[in-house]
Formats: sequence, C-alpha cells, structure tokens
Amino acid sequence: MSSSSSPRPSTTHDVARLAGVSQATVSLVLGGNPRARVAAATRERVIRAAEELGYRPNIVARGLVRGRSYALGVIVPDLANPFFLEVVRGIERVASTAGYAVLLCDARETTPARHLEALRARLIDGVIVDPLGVEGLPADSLTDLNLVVVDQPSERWPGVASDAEGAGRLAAEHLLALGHREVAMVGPATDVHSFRMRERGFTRALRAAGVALPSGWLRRAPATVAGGEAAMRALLPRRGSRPTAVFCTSDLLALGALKACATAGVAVPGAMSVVGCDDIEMARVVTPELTTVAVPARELGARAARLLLRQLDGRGGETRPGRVLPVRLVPRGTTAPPPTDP
Amino acid sequence: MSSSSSPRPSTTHDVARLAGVSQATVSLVLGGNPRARVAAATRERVIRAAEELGYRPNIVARGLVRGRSYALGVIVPDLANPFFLEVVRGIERVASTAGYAVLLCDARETTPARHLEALRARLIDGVIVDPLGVEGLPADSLTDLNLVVVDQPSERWPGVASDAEGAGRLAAEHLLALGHREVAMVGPATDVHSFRMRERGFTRALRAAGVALPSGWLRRAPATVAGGEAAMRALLPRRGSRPTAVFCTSDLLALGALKACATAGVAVPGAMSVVGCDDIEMARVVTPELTTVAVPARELGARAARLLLRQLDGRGGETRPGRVLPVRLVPRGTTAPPPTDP
DNA sequence: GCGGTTTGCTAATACGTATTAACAACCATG
DNA sequence: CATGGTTGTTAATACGTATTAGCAAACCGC
Repeated sequence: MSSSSSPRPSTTHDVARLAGVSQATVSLVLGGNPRARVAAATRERVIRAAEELGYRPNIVARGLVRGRSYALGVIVPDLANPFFLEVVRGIERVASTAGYAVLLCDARETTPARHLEALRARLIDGVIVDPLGVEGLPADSLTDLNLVVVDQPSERWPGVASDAEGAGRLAAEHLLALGHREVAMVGPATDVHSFRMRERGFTRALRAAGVALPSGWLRRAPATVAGGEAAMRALLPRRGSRPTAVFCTSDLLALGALKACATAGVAVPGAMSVVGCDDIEMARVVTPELTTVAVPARELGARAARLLLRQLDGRGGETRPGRVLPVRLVPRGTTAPPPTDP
Repeated sequence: MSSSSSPRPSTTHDVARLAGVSQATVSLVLGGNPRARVAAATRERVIRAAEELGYRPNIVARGLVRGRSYALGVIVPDLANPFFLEVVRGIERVASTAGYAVLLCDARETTPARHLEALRARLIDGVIVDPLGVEGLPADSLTDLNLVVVDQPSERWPGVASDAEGAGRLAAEHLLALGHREVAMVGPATDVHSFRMRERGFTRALRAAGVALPSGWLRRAPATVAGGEAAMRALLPRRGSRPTAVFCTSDLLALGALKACATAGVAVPGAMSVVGCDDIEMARVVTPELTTVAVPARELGARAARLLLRQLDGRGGETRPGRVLPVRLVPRGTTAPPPTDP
C-alpha cells in the first residue's frame, strides 16, 4: 500500500556491470578517495554509468565498513529555548555542508545517558553537548566517543565557549553606570557552567563596586518564561523594599520578569530595570525592547561543529583552547536610572 | 588524543563465543524476533553473556541487512517558528520511545529535495513532512518512500491535519461578534496548505456575514515577527482609513503586528484588535496577551509519528483519513470591540 | 525399533560498500 | 631481452547483523 513497485536503488554492482568493470573499481572511483589510481577513461565510464543509473552510495553500508555513520549527535538542555535552537542551527549548517546528518536530542525528553546509548548504537561519529552537565554522565560511556562541549570548559574534552563571565560583568556594569545599587539576580538552579559563570561575573562586578547582593534577591527558577515570572513576583513584595533592577541570566527569564512587572503594574524601566542575556529574537519583540547581552549562539554552534569535524578527520591534534567568543551589551528599553523617589 | 584505548564494542560473535553457541543463535535470541524457537536454557546463557559484555546491537549493521535504519526524517518549513518546533517535539517523543531516531531538516537551510536525497542515502525508513509544498517535490524521488504529511491533505500520501479552516472561521466569528466590520488579514505568500485554509476559513466567514475584505487589507509577509511588523506598518497609513482589527494566520506574525502597533502608538486593543493563530508560548508573554486560536501542535506531531510507524510495520492498511484535530479560540487581551469614535 | 515429526541449533549466505593483496600489462632502463 | 618498476584492475575479504536451509537429536505413536 505505502510504496508501489519501487525499483530497487542501484548499487555499485549495478554500476560495475553497466560500465563493464568490477565492483571494486566502482568503489575506487566513487567512494571518497579521489587520489586512487584509476585510468581516466575508466573513471569516465564509471561516472557515466553511475549517472545513468542514478546511483547514490548507500551511506549505511559505507558506515558499516568504515565504522562511521556520517552523523553527529547534538544534545541540548531544552530546544524550546531559542538560544539553544540557534546553537543547533549553527551546528546544522556546518554539518550538513560537510555531508553529516544531525541527530537532535532534547534533554527534557530523555536522560542524556539514554540519548548517548541510542546515539552510540547508531555508530554516531561524534557528539556535541550543549552546556549540560556532561560531568554527571557515566564516564565509561564517553571514553570511546568523540565529544565536543559547548560553553563548558573541561579538561577531558575540547570545546568552545562564550565569555559567560564577561556577560554577567557587562550587565552589572551597565546597571551600576545607571546608578542602581539595589539589584537582584535570577538564574536557574541547574548546574550549567555558562549560567554559573554569568552569575559569577555579575556578582563579582557588583562586589568590586561595593554593592551587595542580598541572598533574598538571588532567585532560583527554571530557565523558562514561567520561571522568570514566578521569580519576579517573589521580588515584588506587597510591602517592604524591592530592588530597582534585576539581571536575568537568560532572556526567557527576563521575558517572564517583564510579564510579572506588567501584571503587577510595575513600570519598566521607570520603576524597575531588567537586563537579560542571550539576545534572542523575542527580546526585540516585547515593549519596551529588552536590554540584554548578545551571545553569538549560531557562531558558537558552528565552531563546535567545525571542531568536531576536524577531530573526526584525525586533525584533532590542534585542540588549542580556542578563542572565547566575545559578548556585547545591547542597551535597549528596559533599563534606565533608578527612580529618584523610592 | 580524543579517545584513548577504546575497547571495541562487543558483537554478536563475542557473545556467542562467551556463551558457547553460534552467532546465529545469539542473533535469534537478541535480534527482535521473540518467537524464535530457542531452548530456555540457551536463551538464558546468551542473555547472561550479553549482559556481561555489555552488548549493544549495532543498529547500522542491522539496518544494512534489514534495509532499515530505524530513523525517521522530519522536514519543517522553519524551526525558528515555535509552532513547528512543537510539532517536532511531538514526533520525537513518539519516535524515540519506539526506538527510532529523528533526523531534523529545516527547509530554510537546504532545499527539501536535497534533504530527501540525504535522508534516502541513510536508508531513512520514513519521512514526515510538515505543511510544506510536497507537491512541488520531484515525484519520482518520493515513490519508494514512506511518507506522512502534516496539515496538508493529499491523495497520494496519508497524513494528519488540524482544522485549519475552522481556525480562520473562529477568528472571524470572534471579531464579528465584537462588532468589527473593518478587518484586515496578514498571511505568508508561500503555498502552504494550512495557511491557505486558515485564510479561506476567515474570508468565508467574513463573506457569510456580509463583510468585505478589501484587497489592500490582505497583506502578504513571511511568517516571522519581522514580516508581521512590516505588514502591520503597511496597514497603518498616516492618513486615510485603517482597519479596526487584523487576523494574522500565524502567531509570529501577530507578535510582529503588536510590535508595529506599539511603535506607532496605536493602542491594542483600544484602537486595534489583533488575533493570531497557533497559540505559541510567547502569545501569553506579551502585554496584553495575544488572542489567538490554539492548534494542538504536539498532538499533531505525535499522531503523524504514530501513523508513520504503523505504516512501517506494515499495518498501514488502515489509512483512514484520520480525524481532523479540533482547534479552539483563546480570547485574551488583544481583542475588544472597535473604537466607537472612528 | 522404526518412519515421521518436532525441537534446537548452526553453517552459510546476504546486505552494499571499502580496502588490500595480488596480478597482469605496460614501460623504461640497461 | 631480461629486469625492475609503475600503473590499472580485480578477487577476496571484512564490517556486524539477520535469515534460511538444513542437520542432528530427541520425541512420538505404534
């Protein structure tokens, strides 16, 4: 029912028969290795025959003999976060132009360990892990795997990273320059390195300026809009003091914070300044537009993919740390000097 | 450098040696077919040996002999659109619990034809195509492929769909009930069936109520925030009449429209009502919250995956059209009666 | 005990490609 | 012309699994 009389796809044997050569010769001509010594005339005949039959190499068979699948795995914490999606797109572009397929794994759907199991069974050539607790993975399940980590410096695996600490610092300096002294911070509780570093950069810059971050003003929430909303609500008590500015270590959190302010009738940026981090597209959609720190997500992904591909080609030797990708503050509408009349 | 002395993963031969049986027996015990006749004691020995060696079947090898790869391809128009992402998540959950991997293809990165080529080479078992012009694909490249289409009724392939026409109708009826008579519509120019149907449902309901849709108020724009913004700007002339409400056939467009209104100082919903379609998460993030039509994206994906899997199992016979998934209006903050003083 | 059936296992082969050792043909050199 | 090297092609094998035909043993009824 599904498929009718499908003409079995042609193989190297078919091509060989038509070209009047052996299968081995066909493989030599068509299978990668361009420097194989084959007479020009023969090569020509083979190519012509292959075209005539519409021959396409069977990547599975090739993978079986070469022990490769020409596919990469990518594990991200949460695809619904546009930031990670952007990283994935960077990876995908590089990978696909190099002839590699990408198997996407959302850590929220299954545990990374299970994902790895499934990937390994498919002879995945390598895996890119976005800032997810790789350290927590079963170590033995990783030893024989080509792995590149994103935004998560590690002794054991090569990786690429953005200047996460710098991102936090930029946010702090921006708020300090505007005159804020009563600031809060919202970040996820997960042990994701880049988030940790953003927090550290922020708190350090604050401390360097002699500004304290009361423990009550450090809110933990999942890196989602709903999380940001809840955290912000907690920062807006009915009575008592409240911060004049808040730094969210993810734009999704910041969007949630804005939402909470709107609901509570707190003017942004008049009564409350908000700074996000990532610079996702939605940051420019809300009104006022979100002040944030731009992180080159796509470039991060692209670099990770290139690094992994180099490694697969054996040219992995040059695993120098790799320049940390710079971030930059994007001042927009959600930040202003603190209200003069508290 | 990358990987140390990796102990080659064990094969059926290794298990056979340890268990003192032949490779064939191991394959009979561990390879799918549970009704193979193998003595209980032998089966036990094999399983024990497999566990001891940590044996995992090589899916690539299995795929080669069975002509299957246990992987699905999914082609979507634009992953950056949360709606399609949600569809993908629905697919992924069903597929992965059934042991299938998912190869994601974003139509914006490469042409669908190229994607199909790459998928076919990997012995992909089946493909799910989101409302993308399948009709425009090279027909011969599809004949021998198990394919399921989403939101795109077709004679040639089974599929699942949401009530796209109903979505448009609901939006129209909502605006009409509020008293709007001067309405506009924004939708993408691409030939995507569900968008077409949403438009049709909208315009038909309008016509049925005796309300005309001037051609100038039917704006075409790519289904992105930027597209919606541009379209809305065009609907807000410096002078002359403007609509009192607009229906955007995608939430992203609607968000852009809201943005344009905010920039132009047009009050929503006071001076302009906006209705979207999809009910993505961001619809509830903006202020005021977006009135929209909820479409069960995840369920759509899950059903498509189940349909495809059934087909792969040969149980494809029952390819009844499949119930059209209902949609529902979600009235929120961006719609209100038209301004009384025009 | 003897045909016949069932049960349990294995040898052999296939899937489609890559790779290597071996071989034939050709060339150049002396 | 013998020798040695180079070039072009192929036969054979491997990758790890699934599957089928077939074999040996056990079991059956009589």
